[in-house]
Amino acid sequence: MDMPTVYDPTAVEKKAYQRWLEHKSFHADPNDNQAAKGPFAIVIPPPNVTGALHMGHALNNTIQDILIRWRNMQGYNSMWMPGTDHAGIATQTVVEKRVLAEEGKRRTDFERDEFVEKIVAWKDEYEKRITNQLQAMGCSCDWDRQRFTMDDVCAKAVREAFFQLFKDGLIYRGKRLVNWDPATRTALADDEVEMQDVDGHFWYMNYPLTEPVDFEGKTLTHVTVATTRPETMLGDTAVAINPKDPRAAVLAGKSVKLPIVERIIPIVADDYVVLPDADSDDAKAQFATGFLKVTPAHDPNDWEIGLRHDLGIINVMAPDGTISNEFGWKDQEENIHEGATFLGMDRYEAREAIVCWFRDHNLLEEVKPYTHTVGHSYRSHVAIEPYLSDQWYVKVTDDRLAGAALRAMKNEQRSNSDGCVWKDGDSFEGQNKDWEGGLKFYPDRYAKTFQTWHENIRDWCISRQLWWGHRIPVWRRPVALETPPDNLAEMVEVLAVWQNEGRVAMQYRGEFVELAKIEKEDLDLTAFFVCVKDPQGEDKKIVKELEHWGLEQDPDVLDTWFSSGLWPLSTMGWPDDNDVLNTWNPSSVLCTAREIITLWVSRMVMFNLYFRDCLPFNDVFIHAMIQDGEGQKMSKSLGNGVDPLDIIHSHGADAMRFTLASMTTQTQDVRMPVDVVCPFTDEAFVPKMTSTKAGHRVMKPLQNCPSDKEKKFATSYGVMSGEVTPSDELPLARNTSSKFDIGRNFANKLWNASRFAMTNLEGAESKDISIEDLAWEDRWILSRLALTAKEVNDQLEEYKFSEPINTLYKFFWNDLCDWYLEIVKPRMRDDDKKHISQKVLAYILDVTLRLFHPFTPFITESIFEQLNALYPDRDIKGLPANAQADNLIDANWPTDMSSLIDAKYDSDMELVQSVVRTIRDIRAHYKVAPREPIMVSIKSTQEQCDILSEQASLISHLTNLSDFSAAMDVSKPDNAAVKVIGQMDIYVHDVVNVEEEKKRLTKQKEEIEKFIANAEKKLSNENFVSRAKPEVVQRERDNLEDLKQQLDSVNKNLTDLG
RNA sequence: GGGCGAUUAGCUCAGUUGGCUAGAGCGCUUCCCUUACAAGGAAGAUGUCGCAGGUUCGAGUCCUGCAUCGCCCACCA
Repeated sequence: MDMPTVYDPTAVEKKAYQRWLEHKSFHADPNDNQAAKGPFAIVIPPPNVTGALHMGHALNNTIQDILIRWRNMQGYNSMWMPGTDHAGIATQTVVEKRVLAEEGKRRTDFERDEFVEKIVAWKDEYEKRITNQLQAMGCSCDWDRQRFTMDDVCAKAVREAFFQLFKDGLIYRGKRLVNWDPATRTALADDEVEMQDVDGHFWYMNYPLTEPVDFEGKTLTHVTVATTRPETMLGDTAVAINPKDPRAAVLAGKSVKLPIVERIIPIVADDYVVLPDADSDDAKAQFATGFLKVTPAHDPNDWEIGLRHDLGIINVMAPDGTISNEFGWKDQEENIHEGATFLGMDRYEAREAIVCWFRDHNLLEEVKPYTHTVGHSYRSHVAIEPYLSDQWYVKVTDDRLAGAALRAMKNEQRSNSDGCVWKDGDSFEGQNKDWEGGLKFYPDRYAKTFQTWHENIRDWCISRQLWWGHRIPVWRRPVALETPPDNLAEMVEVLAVWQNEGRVAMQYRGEFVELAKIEKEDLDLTAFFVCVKDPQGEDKKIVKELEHWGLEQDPDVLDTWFSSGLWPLSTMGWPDDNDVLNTWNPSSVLCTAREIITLWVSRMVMFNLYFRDCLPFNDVFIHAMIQDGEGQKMSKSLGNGVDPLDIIHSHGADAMRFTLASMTTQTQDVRMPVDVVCPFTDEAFVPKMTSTKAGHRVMKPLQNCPSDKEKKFATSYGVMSGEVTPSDELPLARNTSSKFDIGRNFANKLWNASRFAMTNLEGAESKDISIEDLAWEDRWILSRLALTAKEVNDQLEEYKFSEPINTLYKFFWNDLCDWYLEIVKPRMRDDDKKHISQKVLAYILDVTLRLFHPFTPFITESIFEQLNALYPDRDIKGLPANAQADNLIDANWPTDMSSLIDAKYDSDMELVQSVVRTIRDIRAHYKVAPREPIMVSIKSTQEQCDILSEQASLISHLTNLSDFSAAMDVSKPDNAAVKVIGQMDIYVHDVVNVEEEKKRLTKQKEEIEKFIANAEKKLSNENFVSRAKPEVVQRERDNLEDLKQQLDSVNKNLTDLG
């Protein structure tokens, strides 16, 4: 046996992981007929290749690994699909930054392919790093199946999905306002927009009515609009008023003459407009005039209003944010009048100029200061410009997508909200698909997020103006041709053939093409879209032809979530029909954080239902978000992430997993203060207290972070004064947190308890024994173990993680180590009987290791290996048997032990424990050295005395007694200390100090009296007696009776003291 | 603005359908290097359960309001 006294994770972890890889323990075969319980699968939430993983990922993956290992041991054919996500814009951006920093070049200085190569290099680097991190954590992913959202397999699924949706009319091209960064001239994703509070103004501007209107006896000549963005007025195409506004009756349908450009625009009635109300809490109502200028090309809400009222769309800006009439300002043929003055001005220049113009023309009613939040580019930090452009959409509002997702929800988790458009007609009760009502969220509350999202869903814009991602497989003309190509007729005919063959799908002006009906000469190629099914493979020649005809592939790429949404399909080889897909899709559970319920979970559900007519997973477990010490979300962009490798370095992987599991309660946030920044490197000499047989303290090097106790000790020896020279190769500091001490302490305890067992098993002969041979304490610990195993299993079934780890921890530390191992020590020295306690110990250790394995795989695997080597046959006749296994990861989950649970052992043991604790307490109180034997006698009921007498030697051993007796008629020796526990009087002889004893007893007396008063108050309350549950009342009565007896006893003992 | 959550010991957190004389780990106090473990053992101290009301025989737990903090979604009148 080779077990150092201090557990060293580094030595164990690498070896164990290597062993698992060699044994192919992570690999699952879809045709595995050994797995009796059927398939179990998890697809990993693919981490972005933008950077290394942080503690949030560590938590996420620890949870998944626990589930996979547990189910695998239970006999499921379990498979954990690993992989990474290309994370479109985020990755492109980090690479752009790196290239700018390292080479001083911008993306646009490169060809597209050239730059994408640089991103691929980055991706390779981080994919490798992420894989290393996951392996260091112990993740039992099926690495043979590792995928990347842009690899060939996934790309095929993406193209197939796009083609099908396109063909089915669920993808369309439409206009949308994107988040435009005028400085870098790119569109940004919503999450790349930073909200900043800006001190701005409300400008109140008058727009003259084309003809005066009488209202309540007054003649109105103009309306006043309030805006924070006067410069966009050049693109106004309407003024809106709320239909409930009294003025709407006379004004709606009238028109105004827009100043400067003199455009005649209508006044429309729209609910969106806020009614003015000076007393309102709503800032908008306070500032509102009731009239809203409508600029569909420059404001998302105005865009919506424009759609509702069929308004014109006038874009008055160039991509660089200057006023321009070259990008959709189409009314210039009517003369833009004074608008020309502002052409070429920057948007802020134009703002001032236009305000001046209004002031000069007496049309500026008022200016009020106003603070509001404005989106800014996280890259250039300039204000985002909502900019009109053509984009691709998925029509998720279709019932086949969002409606299906809603129907998939577990019925009891779905609330009946009125706003749900899909509830019309048939109710959810009428289930006709087997996946309906199958999707369940843990904890429940997240079902609501999912439901609300789908009930209010808007079509999903899937195109991104990026270089990094899946190219959109659509060919079209970017710019209209001067004259139609002369071979157009030929093209249309050939396309018709391909369409019939199912190789292409076409849309023209938003409609499906019936080629025969198209007037070929009029075909506008810019509105003609050809989607190719497999452009990289089978349909290469089609692409060639299309390009020959002057069509080009859409330069945009797909939103990252499009490929992520296909993850459970693409990783398993969809669209090819295959065993992997048929075995593990639907997968069993998805583990993720709540922030991506809408972005990711929703899309996976919709896609899997649509493409495969089944759920991607049945359960969704939403775990906590890890925050730093200030309560901020841990994220890469904030730079507050802690690398799991740092924790593994300082505490070990099992310790990290242990702590993470114990933090996983139902709460939605957990804080992880980085309260120790460990200044030590691998070469550093950190003192470690340890003891030798000679009783001297020595210091030895330790690679880990010191505990607080060690630091205290080391400081007192002057070692921590910072004279340590850090190594050049290693980082100066590693972030870690004393939160993980509990895990490390646990690992060390498990290591040493096992070491104790091994010491006693080394060279032991394994004889056959049966349950009848077992001692009382053996039955007790087996009962405890059986109960623990049952609870752990039940808790895991409900996706509880802190509860099972705590249950196990308590069993292991409090029952097994604190009591059982101490009890069993003398038996290990008894040559006649030690083979029994050896075998029981081996059995218990075996089961304990199996139960801990999903949580702390490395250390348990290592100990299991040593246990196998020393003592392979651990079966006891009459006890549930567990199959031998070479590796714990492949071993079976403990067989049901419920038959061993017996509350009598527990209650008897509790009695023994209370006696032992009391004796120790008195010993400590009277400062009797632990080595000095003492005498104890106990007066109690016959029943209790019988139990105690049976365990006399055990009690004596645990408290170092020279003599012990328990009987009904024991009287108190004169100089004995006494403690009353329930019906027992415990006398510890020859230690008494009368004054001290009086103090102790008086204190106890006061306590009891307090409780009695409490109980009596309750019981004298008529209402309590009559209304509380009878068993509660009875319990209170029994309790009072006990207390009174105790009080009598205490009083008597006090009197005896004189 | 809409939604979700948190507030319990000095710190980080448990506390399941109301029955609580409110728990754990760390830290703190006292003693102990006893041959598994000082990353340990034995014993001990520590709480107006954010505030204010309400329901109830009974509230840390349920309801209402308030305060503070956090997250998600939406939003440049």
